[in-house]
Amino acid sequence: MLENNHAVVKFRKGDSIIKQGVFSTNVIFLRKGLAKIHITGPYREQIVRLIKAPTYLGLPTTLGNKINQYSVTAVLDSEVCFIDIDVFKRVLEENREFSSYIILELSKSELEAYRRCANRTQKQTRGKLADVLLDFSENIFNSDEFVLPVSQSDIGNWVDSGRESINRVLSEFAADGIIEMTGREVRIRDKKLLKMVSQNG
Amino acid sequence: MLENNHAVVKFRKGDSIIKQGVFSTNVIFLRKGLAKIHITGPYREQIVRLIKAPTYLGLPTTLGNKINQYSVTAVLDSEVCFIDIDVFKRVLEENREFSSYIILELSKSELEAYRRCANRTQKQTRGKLADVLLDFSENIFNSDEFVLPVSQSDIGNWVDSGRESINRVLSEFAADGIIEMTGREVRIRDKKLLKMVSQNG
DNA sequence: ATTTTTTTGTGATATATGTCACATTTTTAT
DNA sequence: ATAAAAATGTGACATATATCACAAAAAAAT
Repeated sequence: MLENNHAVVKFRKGDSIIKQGVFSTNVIFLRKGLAKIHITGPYREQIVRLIKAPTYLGLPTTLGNKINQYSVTAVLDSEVCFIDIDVFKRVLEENREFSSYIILELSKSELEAYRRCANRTQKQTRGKLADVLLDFSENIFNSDEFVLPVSQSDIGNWVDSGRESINRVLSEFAADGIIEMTGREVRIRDKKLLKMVSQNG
Repeated sequence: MLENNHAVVKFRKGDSIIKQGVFSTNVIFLRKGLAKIHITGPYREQIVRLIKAPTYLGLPTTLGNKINQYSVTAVLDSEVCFIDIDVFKRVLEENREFSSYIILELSKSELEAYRRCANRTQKQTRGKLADVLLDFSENIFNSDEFVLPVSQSDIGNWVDSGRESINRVLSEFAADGIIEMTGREVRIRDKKLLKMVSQNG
């Protein structure tokens, strides 16, 4: 049913997929690619998480309130399906397994949000940046070598540090032999040490 | 059905309702009272939110993973229903409205978590404390007069500031005539100003 | 190709807030 | 009632990191 009721759209990196404040009648399924979820804070736009395909986007928004509550922007070239909300809701009602799955996903997101919150508020820049690198390596790219998909400013914004601090710590990591960097290419050289930095300062 | 399959238990303030890391086979419904959700962070225990009745507790935990992923502690005397997970799941499957309701709740939580995150990382102590006071006044107690249900240390921990900073800013607010304080009793005197402080520094 | 915009690299400086220390008060337990 | 523990009030001080200010490099747009 969902197969028959969606349109596939491609987004280039940097393109806006969901815009906060805009009325929406679609659930969005991120089929391929990587995106950032960001929200308008009291002073600046803030990245709250990076999310990789496959996943649904904008569920909280769409199910609760037709106005998008946050923005989503492609960070890498991505492929997205637009699914009409009503169709989606019907499937949700008719398919128990599907609704269980969605409940599970939402539950996980909530837990993740709590954990992220505790991490981001307790650690300082070195630890937070280590987390980000480990996240890229272990969850997003599944490799010790990868190209940073976001700018240093974005990383700073995401983990609540200044762009400059991120830059400095990145150089520090390179100097300490934890990573190797060529432009935005990162190669993790000493994962053990990186994990230590993530845990301790 | 849920009516027939639950046990009501009373908790005194300070009592632990859910303990992180413990195996659990119950969904918990907070019937009356107020509780704090806290999670073990990298360095210390961190309060992630205050949650007031009526609400379900531990959904993300229970539905995803039988091990409690966070702790919940009563902040005021509370009344709680324990509902067997399997019963809960059956109701979830059989009652579409109920499952829609749960999905909606989870969605809201997620959004709230995002917003809180942006707020807490961008504002400084004055603004964050103003938020807390407004939250007590407008969401939790629905009154301009209330008794702080948590210690200053807890507030500090919750909004990611030191206990001492909270104390100082509280005195500052009192000196500025924004609030009046007698022990833990707070009376909001100038809500407009308080909102200004919440928005600006 | 050339220009414009966005990123990145790095130093100097300011500051909000954490941290320590200790006195006092309040609450809880015995 | 009394002792013990937790919470509060305040001063002094240290420090991680934000912020500003430029220069250089890279990427994007024309």
